[in-house]
Amino acid sequence: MDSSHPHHQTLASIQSAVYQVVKSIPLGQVMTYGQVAQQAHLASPRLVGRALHLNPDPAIIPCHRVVFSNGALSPHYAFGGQARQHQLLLAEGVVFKKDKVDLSISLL
DNA sequence: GTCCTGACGAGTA
DNA sequence: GTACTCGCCAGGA
Repeated sequence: MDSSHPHHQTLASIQSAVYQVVKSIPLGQVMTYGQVAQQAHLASPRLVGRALHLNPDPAIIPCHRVVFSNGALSPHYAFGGQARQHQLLLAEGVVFKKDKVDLSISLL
């Protein structure tokens, strides 16, 4: 096969890998987009964002537990917006400093 | 084929 | 601390 050419992953396979990782994040904890990308074997964290935007069921796949590398929340959370994501995390006991998650406490 | 767009991250000034 | 690049890579126009 053409091993010199990088694998072209389908969006479906990316979604599958990302959702599997995100479902493993415990309640009350968070992972960064970069961490999810690494565990899902994706080269770019942006693919994680793409997959999460297409989350078929946020009740099963807790995409609100994925945050920026500095603890900030994406302004593009697709199921109620940034404020909704903040609310969900607070309800789980995630600690915030200012408007960012305190990663020294809640980062998986 | 090219160009632009994203739920990002690391580096630099 | 902020602002600005650049790299990343699948999709869509």
